[in-house]
Amino acid sequence: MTTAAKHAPARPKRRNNRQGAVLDAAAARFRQHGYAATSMRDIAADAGMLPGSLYYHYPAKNALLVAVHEEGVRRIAAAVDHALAGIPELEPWRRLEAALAAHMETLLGGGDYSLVVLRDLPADDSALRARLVRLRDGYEARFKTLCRALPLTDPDAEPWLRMMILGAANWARVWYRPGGKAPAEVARQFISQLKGAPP
Amino acid sequence: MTTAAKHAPARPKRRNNRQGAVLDAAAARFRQHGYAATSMRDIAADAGMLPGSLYYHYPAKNALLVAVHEEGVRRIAAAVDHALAGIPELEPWRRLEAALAAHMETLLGGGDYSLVVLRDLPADDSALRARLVRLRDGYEARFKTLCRALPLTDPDAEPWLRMMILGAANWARVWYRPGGKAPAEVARQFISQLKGAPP
DNA sequence: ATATTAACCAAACGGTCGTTTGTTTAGCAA
DNA sequence: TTGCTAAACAAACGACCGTTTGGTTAATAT
Repeated sequence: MTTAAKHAPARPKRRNNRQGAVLDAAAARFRQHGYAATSMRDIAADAGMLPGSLYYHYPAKNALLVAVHEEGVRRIAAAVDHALAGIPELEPWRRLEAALAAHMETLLGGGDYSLVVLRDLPADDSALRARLVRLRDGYEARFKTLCRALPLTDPDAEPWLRMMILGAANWARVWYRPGGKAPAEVARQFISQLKGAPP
Repeated sequence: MTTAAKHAPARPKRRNNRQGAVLDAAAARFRQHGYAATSMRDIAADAGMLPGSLYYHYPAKNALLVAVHEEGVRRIAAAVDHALAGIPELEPWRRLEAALAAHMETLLGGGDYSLVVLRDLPADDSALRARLVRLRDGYEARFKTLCRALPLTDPDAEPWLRMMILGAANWARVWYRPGGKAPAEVARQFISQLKGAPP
């Protein structure tokens, strides 16, 4: 069930709140069919209400996309932060591997929200587009920090290494099938390819 | 040929043929806005004709998508094959690098067709989807061959290494900007990260 | 008990969608 | 010139789109 547990106003809501169901439905549809191919009627049907009722919770379709993106970034960021906080490990490669494992587990683990972040952004609304890109960049800054800490023989290699890691990880959604290796194992293999091969 | 061919199928077209313009317009729109967000009216306007006229050349919208995919795969495959044929080099890493450079140059070099192949496939038509996946898989088989030829210390690493390379390369379309390093240079850096660093 | 209002329904708005149908124009062969 | 046909136009079809509007229901605060 569901969605962002806001902690700021901390209002437990007076009554039945199906806003979460709406966002869940939107996330599922956006992930599976993409934003443009998803209609408000699809989302409404999945959420068990009529199309017009969606506008009580969200003012427009693209507001739903923003909300899903925000929640998706929030979730994957939380997973990575939690993984990094959970290890006493200080060895840079191990930290990067732990972060990548959390990243890929979140993406490939079946959740809809974070996968929407990887989909193509709407090209017609540049303001919206910029907003979503900023969201994702804020998250990916973590990997910049992690990669900078690596003991590389060539420091100039860091950006390329980082692009490779994130690119390979994000592209995994194209070929990964739930039956295969665990996402964490994939992450381990990816990191292993880049470390050279010290015993 | 002595006898008259009644109606030769391979006719070089008798007259002004704007079918190419239609396909170009479709490729450009599909790349920039995606399949679902592109209307037949958009394509028609770009091609300089009315919406209904498109149906003289292609029977349906998804036929246009298939045609663009086929041409996109054909082009990138031709680029890679040409690059491989053009080098007398037999060293496996160098061959892989040359192939990847051609791959990325085609993708990032501004052509619309091949980039469409990397976009998300329509989820509602599974037959169409399978057809497009088969097309792409046929192309990517080249990299399987190239990676198998690598002198790896651990032969089991080959699939992961291949997934990393193609994933990183394909994801480059998300962050690559025409002003930056040449695609071939990016390819070189990617390969360099994976070779370890034997002098 | 009453007033309030969160949450939804019911029905439509104008616009756009992919596609079809019938008609017209222009280059070639006879 | 006449006939053929490739290649387009012109106009519409029903379906669906995102969104709006006004009314209904039921839980809560007073």
